[in-house]
Amino acid sequence: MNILFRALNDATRREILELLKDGDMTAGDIADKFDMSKPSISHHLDLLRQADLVASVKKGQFVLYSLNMTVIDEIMVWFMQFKPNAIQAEKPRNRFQVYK
Amino acid sequence: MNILFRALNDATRREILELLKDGDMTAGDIADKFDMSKPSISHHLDLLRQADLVASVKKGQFVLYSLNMTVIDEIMVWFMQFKPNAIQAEKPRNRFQVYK
DNA sequence: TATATATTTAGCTAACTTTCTAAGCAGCAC
DNA sequence: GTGCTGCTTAGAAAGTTAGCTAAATATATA
Repeated sequence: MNILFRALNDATRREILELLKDGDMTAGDIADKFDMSKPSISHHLDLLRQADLVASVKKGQFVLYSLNMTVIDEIMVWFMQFKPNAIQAEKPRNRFQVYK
Repeated sequence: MNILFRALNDATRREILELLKDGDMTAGDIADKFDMSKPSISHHLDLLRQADLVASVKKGQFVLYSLNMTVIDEIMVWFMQFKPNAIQAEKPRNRFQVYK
C-alpha cells in the first residue's frame, strides 16, 4: 500500500496513468507529452512499475507501457473501508431465479 | 488532488484515518495510539486537515477530530476513470416501474 | 562494423518531508 | 492569580524525492 500511494503522490505520474488509460504507449511517446527530460520520465515510469500500476514490455528497440488495473482495484477496496454503508459488489446472479 | 495524495502518502496518516473510521477522537487519544511524539502526530493531523480528509472541532481544552467522507468520494471518482466498463452508480429508481 | 535511435542508469543538487525537543498558548481547577 | 493538562508552533537534524546532465546499454539499419 505504501509504495502504491507513493507512486500516486506525483502529478506527472498520475498524468501518465491517465494517458495510458487510452491505450499502451512507448516510453518516448509518453516523454514527448511532458516538458521534462526523458530520464526524468523514465524514473517516473520506474516508480509506477515498482508499484505495479503499469507493466512494460520490450518491443524491439521500444518499450511499451500499459496500465495494470488489478492494483487500482486494490486501492479502491482500501477506500471502501471508509464507506461501511456502501452497496457491496453484487455477486453475478441469474435474474430470473431471484423471485422464483 | 495533489494535496490529497500527499496526505495519503504516509502510513501514520492512513492509520489515523482508519482509527477515525470507528468514531471521532481527540488529538491526544490519537497520539496515544502511536509510538511517536505528540507534536509529530499534531503535524500529521494538520496535513490531513489541509487535505480536508478530517475536520477538527475544539471542545473545551480538547480538539476532536473526525473523518470527512466527501473527499474520499472525490478520490474514488478519480480512480473510476480507469474502469470505463464499471457499472455506473445507479440512479435511485422505483423497482416496480422498471418492467412496466 | 559503424552509426543512429530508444531507453535506462548513475551521480548530482535543490527542495521537501518526517521526526524530534523546546517553547508557547488556551482552558480548567484550585 | 498559579499551576496543570491538552494541543500546537517553531526550529533543527536526518532522510527522501524530483529534477537535471552525462554516460551506458540495447536494438535497428546502412
